[in-house]
Amino acid sequence: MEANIERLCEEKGLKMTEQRRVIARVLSWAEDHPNVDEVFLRASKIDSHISLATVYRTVRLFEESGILTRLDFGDGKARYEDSSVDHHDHLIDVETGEIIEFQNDEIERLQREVARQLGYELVEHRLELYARRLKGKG
Amino acid sequence: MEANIERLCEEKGLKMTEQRRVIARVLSWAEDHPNVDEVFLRASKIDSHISLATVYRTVRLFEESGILTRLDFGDGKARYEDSSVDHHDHLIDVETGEIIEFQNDEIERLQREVARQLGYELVEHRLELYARRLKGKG
DNA sequence: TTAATTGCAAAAGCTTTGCAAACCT
DNA sequence: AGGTTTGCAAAGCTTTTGCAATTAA
Repeated sequence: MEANIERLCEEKGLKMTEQRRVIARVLSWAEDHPNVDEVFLRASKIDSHISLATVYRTVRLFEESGILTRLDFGDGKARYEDSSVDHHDHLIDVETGEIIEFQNDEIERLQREVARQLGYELVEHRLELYARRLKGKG
Repeated sequence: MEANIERLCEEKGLKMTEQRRVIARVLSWAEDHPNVDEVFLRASKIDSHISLATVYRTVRLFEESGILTRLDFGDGKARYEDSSVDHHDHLIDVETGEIIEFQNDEIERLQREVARQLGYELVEHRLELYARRLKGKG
């Protein structure tokens, strides 16, 4: 269940500085979808010699290397998650901000079909459900 | 097919300045999904006494009044469209940036079902398909 | 050794805001 | 008349970048 981003970086031949190792570890351990500030905070606790600029440069590098996926939930801050996990979409609790991952093959299939009907081949998609917890289920 | 945002504003009791009228008209006429800069440009051609700050304030006001819907395609710029049109999602051509609207009831139904299964009631959703034009169809 | 990476601070890009002047109703 | 809205310029926020110093390979 735990990604090994450090190893992925080495496999891709990235030069591994101490900063990159720390950031990679922080991201491997993350079970949520941290934004850059949060990654910086967590990394700083491990090694205080890491700058915010380096975090920005590193997550961009990891994203361009296909190691991370950038998410955008419309709050103006980019969030990141490990690319290697099985594909899923996100449900965002509009009251608490909690993020739940889900997967639905039928929706995926319909998306490809919609694209094809419009004369397109699906490259990527983004599906976010903004929802409110049902009463009587809390 | 043409929204009448000016009338909607009046119905909601918004004070109608000349600037707001011009911006409302620009948005009513738009057949695409302009960002704030584009709205400002189009409005300036009609009345050069409109400032960018006013456009920002106005689209926010219209959004809060339920007249406009804010879109975010991940390019760092907010885009707007008339809220009153029937619900639809967006397919973005990854090569040209062209935006195609589509609607699929079955996907909508499955979204509500997914949310309910997770113990949630769907409030809103965002579905974007990023796709590439199929060869032989151009 | 040497090209790549870092930290710092400055800057870029989108958006918001303080304030005096101008404006609807 | 009186509260609202506007324009301007300045500031806020996230993200990027120039450059000298540092570091991995």
